[in-house]
Amino acid sequence: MAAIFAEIANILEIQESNPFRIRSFRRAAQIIENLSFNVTGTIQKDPGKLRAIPGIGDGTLQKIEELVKTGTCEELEKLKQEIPSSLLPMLKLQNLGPKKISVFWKKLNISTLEELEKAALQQKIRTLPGMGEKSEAKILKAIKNYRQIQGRFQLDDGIEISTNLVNYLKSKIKTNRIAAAGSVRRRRETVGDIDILITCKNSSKAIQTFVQHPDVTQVLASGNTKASIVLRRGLQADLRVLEDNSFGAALQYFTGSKAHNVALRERAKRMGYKINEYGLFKIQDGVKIAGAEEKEIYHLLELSFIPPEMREGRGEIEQADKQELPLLIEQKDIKGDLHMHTKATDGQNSIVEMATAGTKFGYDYIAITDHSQALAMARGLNEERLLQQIEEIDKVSAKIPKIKILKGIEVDILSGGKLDLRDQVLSKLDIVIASVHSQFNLSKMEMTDRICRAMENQYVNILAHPTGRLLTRREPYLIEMEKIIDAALQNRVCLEINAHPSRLDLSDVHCRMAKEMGVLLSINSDSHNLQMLNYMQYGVFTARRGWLTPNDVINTYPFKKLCRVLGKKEYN
DNA sequence: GCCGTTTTCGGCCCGACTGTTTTCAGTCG
Repeated sequence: MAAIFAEIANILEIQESNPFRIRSFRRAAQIIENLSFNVTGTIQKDPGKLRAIPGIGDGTLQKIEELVKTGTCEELEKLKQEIPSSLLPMLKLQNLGPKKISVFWKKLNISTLEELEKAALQQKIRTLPGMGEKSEAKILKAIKNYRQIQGRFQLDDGIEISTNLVNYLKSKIKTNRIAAAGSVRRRRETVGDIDILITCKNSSKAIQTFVQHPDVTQVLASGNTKASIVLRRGLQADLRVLEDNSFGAALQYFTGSKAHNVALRERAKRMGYKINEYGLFKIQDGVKIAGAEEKEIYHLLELSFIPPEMREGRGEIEQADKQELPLLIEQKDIKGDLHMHTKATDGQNSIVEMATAGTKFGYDYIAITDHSQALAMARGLNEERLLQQIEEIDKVSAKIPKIKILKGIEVDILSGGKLDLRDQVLSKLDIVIASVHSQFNLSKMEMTDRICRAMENQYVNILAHPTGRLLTRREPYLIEMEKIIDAALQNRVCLEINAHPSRLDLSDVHCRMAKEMGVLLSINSDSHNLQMLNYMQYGVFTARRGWLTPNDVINTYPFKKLCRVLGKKEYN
């Protein structure tokens, strides 16, 4: 549904329709994408709930209703008749927007990427007003870049690359303050580019140093205060050079998201202020009243400080206005890790090694949860080997009393929702994690039923990585998340946030959905070796983006309380 | 298309960089 509204916006843009109407469609698309409830169900039960969201008006509501009822949208179908659909992908080319595309189409009858390339090669572009030789070269470059498109990167890569850039600049430039902003700071599951902010008296030296980084393959722009580069790995990075007294304002501005910033600037305007990357100004006399520190901006706008992870334009400003933001979970709240593998299956370390490492993280407990027999390629445990492992855990526990070691399993959900081990065996364990590792291409209904049935088993405590997605590599399998969450609630099953940076499943939006429906979560590293225990932080980031507090996450609980939840004696 | 402590009509977030101009339009974030 979000994609349909975005497509309407794109077509209207090429048609040079009213820009504010276009923005409204864009905004509607973004709102729908970020909703923490199911649109189809809500529009039938309680359309007022949607209409009450700022940015959703009568027109959008009507189109949503139409889409739910008929599956199509008359306006979009009409618009599609008016321009060739092959124009739309051209919007993705760098430095090419709706205006130019429209001109190419109308004046040179260009309607595909290939025709555009040909026209540039034949030097026809320069015949148009406002176009020259450089325009042609830029178009050809943009087409080349588009064809080797890199897409988005995992958060862990984004953090690594931005940290390296920050350290590189720190080592070469005299600076008071330097930080990575953007989606890296918001800890989004994937990042599209890197934004670095730096304060420096010698602005041109900072820019020069940046564009001369050894990994630069392309300089997209390089001005007095701003530069954009492409790094060897295909990731774009931007640098902004600032004065000390603007650093906080710039940090706010470039941390975004766009939706959050637009809402914040609208609020500022209503209050008689103007915000930009240099500070907060009074409109009346233009006097700057904040800029050095980010927290001043929120304070002067009469909002409680909004953590970067929440800045997605998902209602956080309204909550901050009422001083009712949730107190988000932090890494230090985590008291244990409930999902990890050992050498017995596809892990690389022993139980002793994992437990010892757990004590170094300051954990009170861990759970050993190796794979079950169906996962043959991981040498999954059958009943006999699982019983042996239980005995071994008892022995290790006696040796390392500092940490509680729960006996567990990550049991496969077979087709039809049956579990891979008998109840009789599962009953001997402290913790049972269920997950799907096979037959990914079932229909939405079949997959949902399969998972819901598995959760009905009385011994299942946690459903692991429910959508099976691998970020930037594998799409999630089709499931109806609302039904899964509801089944979890009915059966007192917790949902896992798999902290592996290529999974992060549940997603932030689904975390919030689960919380709102009253389901508990667990953040697990799914470690297959000692280093992977560090992944816990990414799970915490996602939980924070899903507005979770320690209370929503069972592995922040003291051991006794955790046991009551796992025994299904207590839930919420 | 959306919205209202100035408005049901008339506004709607803000600035940097580039290439083409000779004061600015288009694009981007």
